[in-house]
Amino acid sequence: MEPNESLHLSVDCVLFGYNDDGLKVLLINQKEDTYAHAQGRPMSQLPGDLILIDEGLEAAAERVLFELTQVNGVYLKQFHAYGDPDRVKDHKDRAWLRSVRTMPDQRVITVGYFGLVSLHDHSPQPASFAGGVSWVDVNEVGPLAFDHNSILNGAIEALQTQLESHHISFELLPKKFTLSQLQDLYETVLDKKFDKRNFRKNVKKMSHVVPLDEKQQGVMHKPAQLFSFNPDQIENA
Amino acid sequence: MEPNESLHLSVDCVLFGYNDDGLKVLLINQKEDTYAHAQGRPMSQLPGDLILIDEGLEAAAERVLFELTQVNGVYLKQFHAYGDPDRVKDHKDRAWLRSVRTMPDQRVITVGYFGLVSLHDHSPQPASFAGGVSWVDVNEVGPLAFDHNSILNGAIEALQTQLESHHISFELLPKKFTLSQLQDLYETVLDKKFDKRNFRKNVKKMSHVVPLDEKQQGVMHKPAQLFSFNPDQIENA
DNA sequence: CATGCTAAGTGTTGAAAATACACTTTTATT
DNA sequence: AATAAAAGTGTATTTTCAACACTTAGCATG
Repeated sequence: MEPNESLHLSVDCVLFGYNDDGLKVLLINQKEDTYAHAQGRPMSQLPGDLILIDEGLEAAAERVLFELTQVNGVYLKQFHAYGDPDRVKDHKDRAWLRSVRTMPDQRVITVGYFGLVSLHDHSPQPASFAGGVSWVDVNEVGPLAFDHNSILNGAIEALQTQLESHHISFELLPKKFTLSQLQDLYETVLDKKFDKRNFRKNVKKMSHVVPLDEKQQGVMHKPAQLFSFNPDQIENA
Repeated sequence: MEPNESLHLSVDCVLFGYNDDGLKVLLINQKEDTYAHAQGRPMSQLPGDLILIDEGLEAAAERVLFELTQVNGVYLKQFHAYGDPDRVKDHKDRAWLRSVRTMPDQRVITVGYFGLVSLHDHSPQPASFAGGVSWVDVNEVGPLAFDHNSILNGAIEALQTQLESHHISFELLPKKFTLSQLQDLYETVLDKKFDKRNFRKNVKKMSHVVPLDEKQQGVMHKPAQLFSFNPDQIENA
C-alpha cells in the first residue's frame, strides 16, 4: 500500500516565438559530448525539467523558462498533463537520461505549458549552458526526444483554440503593430487566409485594439497606421 | 540536486450524472469514525486517489472511478492539473489525511478528469466502502475538502465548453431520448434557455442525431418521438 | 520633379445564419 | 365528450458572414 514511492514530475515548456518570419518554437539540443549516445545523433527536445519539491507548477514553468532563455514575465498557460508510464522509456532516450539524471529509470509525468513571446523587439538570447538552443519554425520541427512531438502538437492546438477566444495575440506582437502584422499572425497560427477588408471590420469591433497617433516609418510604401493593445479593455474574459 | 524526492501524484474525478432532475456530481464523504477530526464535521470531497507506480493517468482515473462506482467504460477526459504546493496543507484537511495516508505530509499534485454518466437507465450504485457516497446537484455543492471546489469549477467549465464543440451530450442521456430531453440537457449544462423551434432546427443539422421509429410511452400527453445518437456519424472531430 | 513601385486603406452587395414569435396536434385522464 | 399537458411545426426580420477591386501615401529612381 505504498502506491507511488517515487514518481517524478516535470514541466515542459513550448515557448512560441513570433515575428514577420513566422511562428517559431524554442528547442534545445542534447549536447553530444555530455554522454555516449549509443547510436544516432543527439536529439532536440522541449525545454523542461523536474519541478522542485516546494514549487508550484506555474512557478516551475517560469523558472525553467528563465533558466533557459533569461526571459521573464512571458504569458504562460498550462494545457495538458502527459503521464504514459513508458513515455521516457524509449530506447532512443535512455542514453541521454542516464547522463543527466540521478534516477534515470524513474517514471516521469510532465505537465505541458505553452508560452508566448514576441521576437520583434527583443529576440531573447537563450542561455548557452543549456546546450544548443534555437528557434525552429513550427513547420520544420523534426523528431524530438520522448513524446515531445505530441506535446508540441498539443500546444499548437491549444494556441489555435485560444488565439480567437482569449485575447492573447498581443503577446506575440511588438507593442506597436500594424493591422497587416496582426492579420499575418492570425493567418500563420490558424493556417488559413483572411480577407483583408473583412478582417479589418472584425478588428474594429475589438475594443482592446486601439489606434495610435503614429505611423510606420522607414518603409518604401504607404506607411501603415500603428495600433496597440489596451489590456484594461479586454471585454468579458 | 535531488529536485523531487517524494512527490505524490493523484487523480481526482468529477463524475457528472444527469437525469430529468438535473446535473449531479458524485461526492464521497469522509467517514467520521475513521479518524478523530479535531473540530468541525467531516467534509465531502471528489473521488480521487494516488496513482499506482505503473499506471497511466487515464487508467488511474478509470480505476478510481470503478472502485467507487462499479461503473466501467464511462467517457473520461482530462481537463487540468492542480499543483499548488499547499493544496493539501490546509488545517481542515490534516486530520483526515493523517487517518488515510502513510505519508500525510507529502505534497500531492493532482490531475483532474471529468466523467459523464446517464442516470436515466441505470443509476450507478456507488460502492459503500468508500464511506458515504452521493449524487449532489451541482448547484447545491457546499464546501469541499482541499481545493476540490476549484477543481469542480474547472470541470464544469470544461464540460460547458466541450458540450457544444465535441459531441458528448449522448453520454449524459438515455440511449433513446426525446428532443425535449436533449434541450433540457443543454439548458441545464449551459445555464441558459433555448427557443424550442430554433433548437430543433439546429438538431436537424446534426447528422449524428437520428430519429427512431418509436414513440415515448406511458405519458399523459402527446408522446414524443424518440431519437438516438449514431456514433459512426460524428462529423469532423 | 515626374514616374513607378509597394503595400495601405476603404464599401457594397448577396447569401447564410440567428432570432423572435403562437397556434395546432396527440395522447391519457376524468 | 371535455380537459390537461407537452409535442410539434413555419415565417418574417435582423444580424452576421463572404466575396470582391480600386485608390492612396510615401519612397526610390532617373
